[in-house]
Amino acid sequence: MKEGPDIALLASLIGDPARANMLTALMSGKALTASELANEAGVTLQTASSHLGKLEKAELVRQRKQGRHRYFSLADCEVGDVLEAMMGLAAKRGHMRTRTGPNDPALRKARVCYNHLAGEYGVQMMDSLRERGMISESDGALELSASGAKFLADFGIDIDLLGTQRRALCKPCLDWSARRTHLAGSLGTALLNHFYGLGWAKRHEASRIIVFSSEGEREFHKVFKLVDNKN
Amino acid sequence: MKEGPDIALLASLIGDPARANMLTALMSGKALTASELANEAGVTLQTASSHLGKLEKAELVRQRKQGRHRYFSLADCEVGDVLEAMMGLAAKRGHMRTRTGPNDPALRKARVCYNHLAGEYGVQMMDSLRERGMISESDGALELSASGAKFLADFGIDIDLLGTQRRALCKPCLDWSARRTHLAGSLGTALLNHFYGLGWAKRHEASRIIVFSSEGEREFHKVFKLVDNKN
DNA sequence: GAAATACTTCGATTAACATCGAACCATGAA
DNA sequence: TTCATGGTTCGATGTTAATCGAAGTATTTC
Repeated sequence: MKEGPDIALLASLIGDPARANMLTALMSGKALTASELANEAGVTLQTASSHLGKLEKAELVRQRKQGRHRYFSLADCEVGDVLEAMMGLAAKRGHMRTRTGPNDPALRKARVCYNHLAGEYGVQMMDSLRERGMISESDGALELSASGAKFLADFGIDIDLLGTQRRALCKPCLDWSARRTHLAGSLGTALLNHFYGLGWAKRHEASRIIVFSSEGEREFHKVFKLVDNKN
Repeated sequence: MKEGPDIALLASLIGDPARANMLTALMSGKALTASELANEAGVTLQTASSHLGKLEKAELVRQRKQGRHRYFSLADCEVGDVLEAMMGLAAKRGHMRTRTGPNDPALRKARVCYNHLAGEYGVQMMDSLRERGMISESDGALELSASGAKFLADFGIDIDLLGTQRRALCKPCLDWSARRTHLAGSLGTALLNHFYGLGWAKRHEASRIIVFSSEGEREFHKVFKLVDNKN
């Protein structure tokens, strides 16, 4: 075994194309079977199995058996955060294969970041909540104010239920397209799911893109409007 | 050439032990020569040169000729941020070689994050400035208040000079040891350099550790005290 | 000028590892 | 039970890329 710092082991794990494809596929937040991931990465099932074994041993992904299927997902949010950060850097360093497919603008607009909303819409939502004093940042951690809790409850989020979970309610997550933070944590997840439930948005099947209906867009901008500025 | 997503190219670049060692060495913020980096990574000069060529082509490091030396440094802060994030994840996933050397606690206490102060001391400084209304966060960006500018000018920082630079004055940077933000940007750099100048702290030669003198510690806590709480 | 230092380029070697075929386990269906 | 599907393990193969010796370029010193 080659000797190197911890970071090299982690990076080399992500550095294999097949594994990188699997991980980016899992960034959609969906749990996928080994076969699906093999297909996604363009390798055979045997190869995929080997890769998944390594990823699991390193605790980057988690496995959940269900019947004769094995569903894989990212181990936790932090893995997603790091992947998101790396994607941001990779995107800026254009040379490394400029992937400016047609999906790129859509990705910038709204996408799923593991399990919450990211992209312009994600940033706008965060800004709106912050401008109106619903979320504040006190010594590096986000906090939901009383008025924020009321607002979100009226909107249809069961705040009390979220409070009982082990996960942090509000967490900042850095956006790679806009260099700004958006809302993660259990509240971020709940909000995105609520958008689905309201029919405002749908998750695009084969990518991380989130597609807003035209009505969904209107409503979203109404609820999460920006008070003081541009846009 | 193997086909893969951008992130794989980036990760595989960091994934090689020799390159990872070089990059972590550069996280000290110092500009190092090719020979020094070769030594740091434990490879010959030829090998190092090859690696540095790749890192430079990918814009992860930058080169600056000076006489017959070539000084290498990280290309920009974002590279440092991503490396810092990856180190955080790697550290949590203990299995990947638990490096809990004697330097680990010291690293948590105070270290250089590319060019500014990180660790507990970095977080405390940020908290102190924020609590006292000297730095505020408005829609994701940090802003220095008038009182903050005055305070820092009294402390000995030439704020006006910093304002003329192209770099952002204040930037948040996420800390891997404490999961909190500390102060980056040109002000962050200036503050750290001022600490050196005052004799409060010294950069440990062979690592990213920052060593505070006992007097430096006292003074630091006096200037950047926390108003409302623990510690 | 010559000699030394700092680094790069070239070429050959070698070691690591991704890949897939084949055989093997587990679960569910008939 | 038998068959089919989903997944893992094993072994052999092939490709990639890290490595270093040797030779080449640039810059400073004497």
